[in-house]
Amino acid sequence: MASPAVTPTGVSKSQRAYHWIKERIAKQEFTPGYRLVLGTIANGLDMSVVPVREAVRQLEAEGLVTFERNVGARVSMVDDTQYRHAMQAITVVESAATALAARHLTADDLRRARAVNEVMTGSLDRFDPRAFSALNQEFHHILYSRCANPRLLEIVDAEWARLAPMRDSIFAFVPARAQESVQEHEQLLRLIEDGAPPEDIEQAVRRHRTGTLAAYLEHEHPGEPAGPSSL
Amino acid sequence: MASPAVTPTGVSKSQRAYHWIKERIAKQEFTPGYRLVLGTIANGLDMSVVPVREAVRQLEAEGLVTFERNVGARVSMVDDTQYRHAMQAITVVESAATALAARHLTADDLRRARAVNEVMTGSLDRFDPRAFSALNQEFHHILYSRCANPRLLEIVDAEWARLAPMRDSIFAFVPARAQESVQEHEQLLRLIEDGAPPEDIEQAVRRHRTGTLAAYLEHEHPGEPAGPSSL
DNA sequence: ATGAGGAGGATCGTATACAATCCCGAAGTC
DNA sequence: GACTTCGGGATTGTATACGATCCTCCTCAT
Repeated sequence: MASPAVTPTGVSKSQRAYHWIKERIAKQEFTPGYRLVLGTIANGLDMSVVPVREAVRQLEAEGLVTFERNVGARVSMVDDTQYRHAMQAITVVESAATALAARHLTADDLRRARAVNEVMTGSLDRFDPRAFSALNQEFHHILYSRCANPRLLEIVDAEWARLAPMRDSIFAFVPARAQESVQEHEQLLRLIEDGAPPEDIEQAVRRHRTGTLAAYLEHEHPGEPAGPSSL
Repeated sequence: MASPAVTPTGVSKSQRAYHWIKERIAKQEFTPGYRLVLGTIANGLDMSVVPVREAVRQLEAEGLVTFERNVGARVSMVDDTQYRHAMQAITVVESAATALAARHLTADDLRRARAVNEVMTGSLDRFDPRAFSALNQEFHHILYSRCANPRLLEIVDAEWARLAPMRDSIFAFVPARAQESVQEHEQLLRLIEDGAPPEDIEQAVRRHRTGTLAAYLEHEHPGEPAGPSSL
């Protein structure tokens, strides 16, 4: 078995195509509405269109791209309404995951989370919304990723992937929210360190996320009542 | 355009294959572990293997089938652990959806839900686990389906689809839980009718589902402590 | 009897080929 | 000038073909 073989070893071409496209979307090189032409992608990846089609179908099932018969695939657009709904879903699931993860967090996890939050605090002066959003994401990820229920993690991660196009711009819309955010993060860390009951932790995360969402909505639709979406 | 065309009109073949397979899985004609042979399915549906492959890939992305390179696809197995995790995820999301749906429920919705629950109550004598589980599903579906957040609904429905193989057998394992279940349903209806706050409704649904899950777990692993999964 | 090895068949993975469909612009008509 | 009609090109949808891989079972040596 000395022959490493030219390429067929390892992953299938459809998998390569799948990850390649997904990464481009995540990195926002393919922005919403971007047209995914099978032939072009196939050429770029040096394969036929068949594996690319499969990859696109998988991405469609995940909601990252939308497909229209006889027309083709494009990177999914996320409008205001979808964004709101997805954020609400994330809030529900991530809060639960964080609550379940709390007692599995190590001292080092908490240290890292606090370090991230301190970087965020320090960056409030020269405020860079993209960087801040990324750190925010990292902070929360540390806190929920120890959740023993992989299914919840998958749901949260999948949902964030769908929102990748907008993810970085939340705090660009409502920079004022950043200040509150880091404070709430610190409170959350204290809560976890004190071994607060899961219900309290879940509540805290929910309020935190809901607060950010409310700030965003207030910016998008000024004057409208918050509505009964509060849970 | 008077020509109805032989078949090419309407949906694509991959869509046909997708729905065909999905329906079989839902109806449990394809049980977990069932081998999905592309060529065979393609023959049965009178098409080539290419659309079938795409369909399978989509189903894989939804978690309904598992795929192994160069080996093929089979209907996903759900072991105990996965079942527990999925049920917990459902509990979290469905409870939130039910709470959000509560104030949108019409008098007719409540009437229908109560009717279903009364059929369930009446069926407690000649207990048929499958029928009972189906009614249980219907009852809860009525209560959460008015949720204004379609994303939450999609998550719940997708999760239930994944559990289709086991769904019908829950109450077969723990028939004793059926009695409690219908009582809790009635309490839940009262809560909604009284316009209870969303938090209370969410809590009630959570406890209800958690109770059923706990009963199941107690049956599967007698004597083990419930664990900190309570939320 | 038992385990290593290999031949054969079944099935998957991908390329290529071609028909079906759609999109867009140009020509024609009122 | 605005609306309809009709190509032509681009792109998708599916079929067919064939090499690659895996699984089964059979053979054979120990």
